[in-house]
Amino acid sequence: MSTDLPHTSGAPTLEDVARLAGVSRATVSRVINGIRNVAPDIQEAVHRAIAATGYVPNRAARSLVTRRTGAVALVVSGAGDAEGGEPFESRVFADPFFGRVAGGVVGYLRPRGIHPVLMLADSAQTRDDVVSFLRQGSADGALVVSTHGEDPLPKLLVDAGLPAVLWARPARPIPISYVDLAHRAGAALAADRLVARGCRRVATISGPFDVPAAQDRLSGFQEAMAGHGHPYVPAVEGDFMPASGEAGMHRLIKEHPDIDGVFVANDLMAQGALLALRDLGRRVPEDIAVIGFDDSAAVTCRPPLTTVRQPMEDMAAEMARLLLAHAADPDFQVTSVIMRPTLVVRESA
Amino acid sequence: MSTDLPHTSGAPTLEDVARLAGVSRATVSRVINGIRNVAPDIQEAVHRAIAATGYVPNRAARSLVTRRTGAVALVVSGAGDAEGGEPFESRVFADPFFGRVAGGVVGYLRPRGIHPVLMLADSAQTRDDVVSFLRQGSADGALVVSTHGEDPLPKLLVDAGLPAVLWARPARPIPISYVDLAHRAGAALAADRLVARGCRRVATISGPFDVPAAQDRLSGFQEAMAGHGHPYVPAVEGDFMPASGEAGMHRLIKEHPDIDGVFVANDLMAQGALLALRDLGRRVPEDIAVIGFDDSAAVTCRPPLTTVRQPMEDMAAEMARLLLAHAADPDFQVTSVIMRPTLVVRESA
DNA sequence: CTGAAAGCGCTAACAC
DNA sequence: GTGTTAGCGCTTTCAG
Repeated sequence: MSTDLPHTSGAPTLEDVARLAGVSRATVSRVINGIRNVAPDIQEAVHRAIAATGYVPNRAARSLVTRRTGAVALVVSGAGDAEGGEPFESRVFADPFFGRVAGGVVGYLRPRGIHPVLMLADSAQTRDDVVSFLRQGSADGALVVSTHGEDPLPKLLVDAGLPAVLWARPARPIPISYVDLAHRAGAALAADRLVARGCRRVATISGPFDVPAAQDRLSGFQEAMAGHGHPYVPAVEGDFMPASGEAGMHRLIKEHPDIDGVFVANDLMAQGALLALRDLGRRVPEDIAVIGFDDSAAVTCRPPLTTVRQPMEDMAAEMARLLLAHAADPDFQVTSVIMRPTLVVRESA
Repeated sequence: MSTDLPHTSGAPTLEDVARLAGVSRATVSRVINGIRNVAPDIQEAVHRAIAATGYVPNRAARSLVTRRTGAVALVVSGAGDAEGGEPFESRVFADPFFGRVAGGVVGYLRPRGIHPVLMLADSAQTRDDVVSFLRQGSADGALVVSTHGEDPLPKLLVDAGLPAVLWARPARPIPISYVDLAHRAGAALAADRLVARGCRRVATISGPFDVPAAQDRLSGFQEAMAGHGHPYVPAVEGDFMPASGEAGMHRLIKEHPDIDGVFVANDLMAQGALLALRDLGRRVPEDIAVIGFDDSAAVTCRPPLTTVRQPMEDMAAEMARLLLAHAADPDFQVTSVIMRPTLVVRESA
């Protein structure tokens, strides 16, 4: 309870401000939207009136005429047909990967006054919800992060003519902008390091084969190792979760007891692999060197993990930048931005 | 210009649907909003017209008249004056705690057609942004999760008369609804377990003293131990991050080499503590039993962590429920919901 | 049970 | 430079 001035019913409107400043609504609108051609003294008066009334423009009204909301959908899209376990929501948001992407998006959007709306798309129903949401004009576009290779959402978005930008190249090509990492180059960084350290019997724990990024990391690694004169690299498949890294490491050591270096396709699995190595009594990096990928869980590993860093925040920010460009200009060219990974050397290799 | 087909410029509007169904806009609106008193055959015709045009109601227009958006702000509020390190965005969203809360919120909101808008408030400026956002009518209320005890945001919200619900009791009492956990009871669960296991020399690693929940967990633990005949419990303060758990454990062992049980105020620190114990050559739980709190990182610990589970998803859902109630009815009573923790026994104690 | 009409609060031509 | 005038697309009395 504080208002004493505008004694109309609800919140102050443009009308109230205009009346108090002794000008028209249009002029107030001009001042608020920073349009020039307004006499300094009038601007002054308007600003005073705004402050006096505590006026805040109504977003719906503005949106109705400008046809843009200051929002974008941040959608995490996945299978959702999860075999038991926790609900999709918890699994996905608890992943440090999502957290960093969200952080990068917010970091870019916030200074620009745009807000991300969190959405989950894990079924035909919820994918349609995303499309409807955008068609309703509830957001100006969508940033989509798919956890699965064959996600149908990107195509739905393209077909509906809605602005959208993807995290990572889609499994099958569609005309949509995306931001990705040079996975093969990153894997090569790991191979180079392992070889430079003197590792002779190197293996790898890959991500799930149906994820393009996992394939790229695997083939990029094998190729780089071949280039170093190691045509055969034992590999086991994981699912990017810690437990699979642990299991994978056990299997690798069992089948190839003499390996002295391993490239693990992400840090979460590397964390599990390190645990396994510890249980097996192998010292890292003395007995076996380990390199992860992502730089997402590296510091909480023991020993601290040498890893290939994926600049997730920068990539997410780039997605946001592209989306805003698409939203502002429907004719903006579809593009892909591929960012470079770097090797972060800690103690494990 | 205007043909008779829905070949107007942009997206189909109510008008288009009405014309095609041969009724008035009002009737279509009634059908869409599920208002009875519409003849079945007319409903039928309207639905057909909707399908034929691919009509989707415009959110801004609806919002303008109903004065409600289908959105709520999900704000993470903190100090932000962080000493170096990563930006607030990344730190906060990468925390599994945030992920689970977001998951719980989305799980509750999604079936109800409400969408959470992600916001960060870590400075006077950004706190005002949150208030403005709500005053603009961009969201119907705010769900706020403070990372700091003395967060000014809740009071700003209350003073502005905006619907809001907090995660956890605010440091100083203000008339606002919140959802919290019975931290003392949870700590007692840990104390009981440790004592029942036969631990005689028990210590604790607490959270930062300026966080009410940390204080409650500490005093609740001390009190419960006192009840078991252990009036003195060595304690060191951590900051809820893994590194502080590790450091705290080292300090504890150094100052009290004979302890055989420790209660760590959250799982992240417990993870660090476990690492320290491993380095020190102490077996868990044989030499020393460890109990964490939250059940957030418990499974990736080695050994799997016995911990006090905080039902974060349920708590977050409850926050959302309360917020919607407040938003729907301005006279809805301010309430607090305190949920019960449970002990999850794994291997560490 | 259905239609006509009046706005919700704002921006954007178009006048002056 | 500034005011006037139309709507943006929808819900909601109020008649009938």
